[in-house]
Amino acid sequence: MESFVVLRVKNIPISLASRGNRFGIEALLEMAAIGLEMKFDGYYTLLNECINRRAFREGQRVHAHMIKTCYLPPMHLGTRLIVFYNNCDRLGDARRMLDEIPERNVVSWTAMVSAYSKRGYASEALNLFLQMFRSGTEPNEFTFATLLTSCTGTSGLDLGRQIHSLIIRRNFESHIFVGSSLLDMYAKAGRIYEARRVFDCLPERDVVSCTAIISGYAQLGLDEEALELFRQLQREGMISNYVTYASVLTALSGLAALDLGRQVHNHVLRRELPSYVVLLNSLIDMYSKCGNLSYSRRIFDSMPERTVISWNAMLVGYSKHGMGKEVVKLFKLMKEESKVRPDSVTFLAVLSGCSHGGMEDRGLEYFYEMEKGENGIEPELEHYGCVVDLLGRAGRVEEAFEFIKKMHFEPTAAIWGSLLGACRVHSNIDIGEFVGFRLLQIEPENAGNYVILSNLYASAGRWEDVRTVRELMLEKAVIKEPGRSWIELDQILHTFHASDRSHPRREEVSAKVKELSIKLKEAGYVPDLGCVLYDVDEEQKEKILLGHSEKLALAFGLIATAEGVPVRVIKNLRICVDCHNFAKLISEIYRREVSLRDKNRFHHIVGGICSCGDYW
DNA sequence: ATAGGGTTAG
Repeated sequence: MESFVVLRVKNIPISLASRGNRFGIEALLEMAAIGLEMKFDGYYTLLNECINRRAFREGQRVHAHMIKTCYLPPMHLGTRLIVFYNNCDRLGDARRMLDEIPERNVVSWTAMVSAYSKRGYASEALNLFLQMFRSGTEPNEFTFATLLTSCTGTSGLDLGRQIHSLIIRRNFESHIFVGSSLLDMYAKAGRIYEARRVFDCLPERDVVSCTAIISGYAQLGLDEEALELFRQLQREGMISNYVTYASVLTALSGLAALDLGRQVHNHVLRRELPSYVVLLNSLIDMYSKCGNLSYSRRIFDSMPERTVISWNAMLVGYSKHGMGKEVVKLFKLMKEESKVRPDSVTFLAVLSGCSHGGMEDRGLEYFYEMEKGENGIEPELEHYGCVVDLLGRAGRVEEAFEFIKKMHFEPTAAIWGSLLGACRVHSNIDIGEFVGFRLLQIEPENAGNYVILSNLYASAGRWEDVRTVRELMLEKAVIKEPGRSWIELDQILHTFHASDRSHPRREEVSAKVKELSIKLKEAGYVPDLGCVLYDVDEEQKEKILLGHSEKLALAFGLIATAEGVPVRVIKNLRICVDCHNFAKLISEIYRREVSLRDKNRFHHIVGGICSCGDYW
């Protein structure tokens, strides 16, 4: 019976199999089982089917049949076997194929290099490339495109440059796949100018190369540049796809540009794209970082499938908004109802969510769970940092200090900094002094550390020490990132710096700040001069405080929006204590809801009360 | 037969 089918129309099962027809595949497997000659066509079709369906056992049967019948796969087939084993996560078997096939060429080598790259084995990919190169096989554009994706990490840039010069010598620099990979390599190494140069030199562009350069800017936090380039390329006719949207949404999250984010979302809706998880994840993040959590949740709830990143993005959202209860609720749901397992980012979000949301004990429970290994995730340095934060916020400063001493990590500046912050809020001079000096040793260039330590001394009336700290700061600290605040009005971002005069309505804004300060003083506002570490008289200090960028942005928001409309200000650094007080009073006296996003979290201020509980 | 860009955290 079987042989009848096979002998009469040998090609029919093959063509059926290649269309994914069950009968065809069964028939081919049957042919193999009864020992009929398969040769190239049959094996090839079967293997492709197994690759498409990720059918590991069936593919293994096909391979076993080749071995049994002493069939030596020619190059094309050998390469398919490499791809097959790679797709089934069997890198060792894939490599054995490369070593065993009688002949290798650039395609089979490249398939294996690609296998290593895709699975994250960068050094294996590079070594194999070298082996291939030394054996005299000329790499082609496929080889270079895939190889460059393995040039990451510390020595990635050096290797990438060497490969780049090889690419130039072989004249592949203008190849669009090679070029995109090349510019992405530079961007990921932080060399955005070199990335841009490669991009600008490409003789043609497509959506991938455009997306690569846009996301290059976005990933480095150069959000305005990413946005500007996105707009320019769109004007020039780029047809975005879901990856492009996800990348530009990252930039808009950074800028907290809600109107622009909505516009991109509308584009996405009008395009009627299928629900790409990656795109929906970035929409969740965009809405949450723009302060619109209910939109995030709506998208999250509507998703047909979710990845761990979807859950994390949502948890981070609640966390940054200080909604501890929601964090705990969603985390429970994740553990109970989702097939997605929490990862180390999940725990960072949950721990910092408990801390920001005033649920310290719950957070500590989660941490102890981690320590016991109940979740299969080892606590890392950042998780320990969250615990220091948790204890500090709860006023358990001594405990936090002991906790740091017991860690089997060398405490970082961030961890000491978190404890110092706790010492300031809870006025613990003894530990604060120790921690402060420790911190100044590790991170003498960070001006913020001096400010907190000096605040601490000031709160204890130790003015001599305040002066010492100030002198130390002037001697050693460098201002790395100038403070900057902005506000979005009708899709335009208005940015203010502490001491520039670039905004067209700067005079008007300064006048408004002065007016505000007078009004607020009547209501009890006392400028917190301890926030200024320059050695100037009090009047000057007050002037400096009133020049802080977040006050300018806030004042501008009050001028430019209608009464009663909430004001949304974004700051690139942590908000200072004085500006926080200022904003609280504004919300009370002017009956304006103020939403202030700083480097770490949201401050939702209503009627003089901030969602951060004055700890941040 | 082999190829490039993407989402959370820091």
